Amino acid sequence: MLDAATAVFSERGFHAASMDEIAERAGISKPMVYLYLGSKGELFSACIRRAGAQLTESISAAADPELPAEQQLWAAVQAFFHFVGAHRDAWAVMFRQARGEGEFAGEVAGIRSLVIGNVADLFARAIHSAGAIDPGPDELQALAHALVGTGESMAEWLLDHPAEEPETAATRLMNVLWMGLGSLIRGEVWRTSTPGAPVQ
Amino acid sequence: MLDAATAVFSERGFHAASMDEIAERAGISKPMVYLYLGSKGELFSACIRRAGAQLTESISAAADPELPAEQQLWAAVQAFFHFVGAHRDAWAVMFRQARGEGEFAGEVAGIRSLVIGNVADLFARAIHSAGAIDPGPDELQALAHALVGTGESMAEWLLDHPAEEPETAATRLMNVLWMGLGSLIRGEVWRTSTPGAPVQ
Amino acid sequence: MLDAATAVFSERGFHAASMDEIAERAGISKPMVYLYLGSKGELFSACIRRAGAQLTESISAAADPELPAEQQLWAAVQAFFHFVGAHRDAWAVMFRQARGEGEFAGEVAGIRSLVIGNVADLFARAIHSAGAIDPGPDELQALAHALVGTGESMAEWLLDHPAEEPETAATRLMNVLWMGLGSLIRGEVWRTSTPGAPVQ
Amino acid sequence: MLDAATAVFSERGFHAASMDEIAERAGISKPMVYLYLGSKGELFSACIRRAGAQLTESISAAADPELPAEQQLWAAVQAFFHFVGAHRDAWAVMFRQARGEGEFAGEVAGIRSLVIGNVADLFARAIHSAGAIDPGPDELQALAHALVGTGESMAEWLLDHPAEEPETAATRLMNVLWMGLGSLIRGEVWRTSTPGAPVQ
DNA sequence: TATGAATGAGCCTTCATTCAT
DNA sequence: AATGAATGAAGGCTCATTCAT
Repeated sequence: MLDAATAVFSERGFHAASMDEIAERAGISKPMVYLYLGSKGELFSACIRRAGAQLTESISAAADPELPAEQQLWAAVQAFFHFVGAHRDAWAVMFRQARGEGEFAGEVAGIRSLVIGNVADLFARAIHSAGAIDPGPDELQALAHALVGTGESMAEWLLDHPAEEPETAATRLMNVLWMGLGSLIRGEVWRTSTPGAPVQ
Repeated sequence: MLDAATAVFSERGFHAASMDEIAERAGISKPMVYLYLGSKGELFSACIRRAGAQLTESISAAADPELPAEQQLWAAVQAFFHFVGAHRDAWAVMFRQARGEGEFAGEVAGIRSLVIGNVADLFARAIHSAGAIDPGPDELQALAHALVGTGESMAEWLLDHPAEEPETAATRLMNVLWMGLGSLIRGEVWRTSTPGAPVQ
Repeated sequence: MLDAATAVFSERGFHAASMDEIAERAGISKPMVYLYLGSKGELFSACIRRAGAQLTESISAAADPELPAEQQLWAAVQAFFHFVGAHRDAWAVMFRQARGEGEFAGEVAGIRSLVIGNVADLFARAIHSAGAIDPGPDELQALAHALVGTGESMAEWLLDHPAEEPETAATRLMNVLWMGLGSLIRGEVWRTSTPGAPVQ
Repeated sequence: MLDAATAVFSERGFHAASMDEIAERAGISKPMVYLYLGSKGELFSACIRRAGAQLTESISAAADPELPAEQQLWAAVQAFFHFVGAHRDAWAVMFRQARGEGEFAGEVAGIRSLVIGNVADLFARAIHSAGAIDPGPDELQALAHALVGTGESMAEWLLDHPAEEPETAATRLMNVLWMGLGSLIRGEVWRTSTPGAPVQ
């Protein structure tokens, strides 16, 4: 049932989606939808929460805590784009539809905070193992926010280019963010095997 | 009147916004709204187009074509965040509300393409003046897309932190994107005066 | 101004006609319409009354009281169809639009009664000069009613066949009503010169 | 439900009738009306079509094809006036309200054509069995049109005189049309038993 | 358990009508 | 004398939500 709801919400948005269509696409009757989920808002909320759980679990499952931080980041980024590619509807509900609905923006914000927090942790560990100066938690949060934001933006691009591989988007994200546009312009490219090392 | 409409649309979204509230907030009667703008859809579209025009003009006005590409980029990024800070409603309508409404997503996509195209040009010129290898137009588009996407994401962060200065967001964006996270982790920071130069 | 109103009312009907369109087609501004006529209802009523006056005057003017009753009838019928052909809008307002509007049906009924009364008088005189038995006023009214009704029906037919001459309709009406279908079936036809005389 | 709609439409006309009133008079809620009939236009159309079907069936059922044409005509005329007397609302919707509404006039015209066609057939057979000269199809159509038009006009008269018997109207119609006004003036009257025979 | 049937409430839109100029 | 600008009121239509079965 959540699948049907997610599909309809992603296509039409929260307000434009009708409970009739959701029930019909779920193959059950409308009173059943209300029996199980209570109301349209709760249904939408359930879709968001399920999508969020799936997303965070996908990412968590991908990153082996034993690996170096940068490797974990790379794995997480890959997992993220794979999730988006595999659950386009869920992604669209979360980041295209729920954002504009004030009542539900908070739920998405929560999920986002979780992911950002994890990313910030990875950054902290990367900085630590690089022996670099700790930029402070606010700065870390901002960096993580930037990475996640760029990821979201590239996820949208992925949705609009169904022919592209999630891998492509993942590589691009690492290139852009890890290397920086300045480095890229200078011809330096990020590589899986030797991340961070200038090439050519 | 567009101000009132933009305010209501940004708070409620397209569907949840009622023409009654828009008219009331504009201080006029509903038939006037229809007389001047035609319909709810046209009103929404007008809000989007005005916001887009304001945004693109702000950015264009900021970048002096005589300056080096990187300086232009910096100016454009600053202008962008100033715009977002100064026109929170307009920004929210464009990027929070219009994106989920299939019927209007195209208008926003058009504006976005414009901005991305301009950014891609700046990149091309930066690469050219750096004497670096031309990455090809597709790659350029993707880079520009990433920068714009990150900018949007940080704009959202700015909206949620009204106390922050647009300048802060602009600096952060340049840091993250131009320097790259890898460089940042190594303690290198982007500076206005000597952009791209490693700083210990 | 009444011309414009009549045109719009005939095309759209009373409710569907908008004062905006009437004013525009009249080439004046809406407040002027209200200044001169007071309200939509009064405007409609004025159209009806003017049309009724034109119709009754056309018919009255056609029938020379000196002529024999049947000749007067023939002249009146001709005048009627000429009026319908020449003032299609006015006719349509009276008999297509005003009839359904309970509030104005009475006005049309009044005009109709006038015409029917005149026709009944002609019948009475025709019967008198034929030396036939007087059928009583109720019967006379009913006969006149039938003639007028048939005329209206043929007027509608005339409106739907703009290529036909009013003369054709007039001849047909006399044939049908004066001779009777039974006589027509037997091959008897009404002729202008020798009305009422069996032919062939 | 169609009964309620027919009643309201007949009183107020298409535009002035409100779905609220129809629903209220039908004893159901407005959404039900929309569920079953779709829209105001479809509802109106359904009323027209049902009325038309009832009318044509009433007439068809009355005329025994074995009888002589004139007897069939007499039966059909009787059936017609009985229908009008028994379904005043339905009649009013068809011939008072629908005619002025351009969008629906076609539906009524179709029903009318059907009836006129049937009447024309009866005429043709009457002429054939009378051994008279065939007047050609155009002329037949015009004659049938006249009879139907007169019938409609007398139906209106019947509506305005609820005390009258449908039988009275039927007899009058046959008198007027079959005998002709000329014959009536000469004192000849149409009789059920010996139709067409002059009576002094 | 499951649903067909039903509705209260609300929204977009339009129109007859009137001021202020 | 004439009008551009403005509005109160109402109508068609839809939808989230709930009974009665």
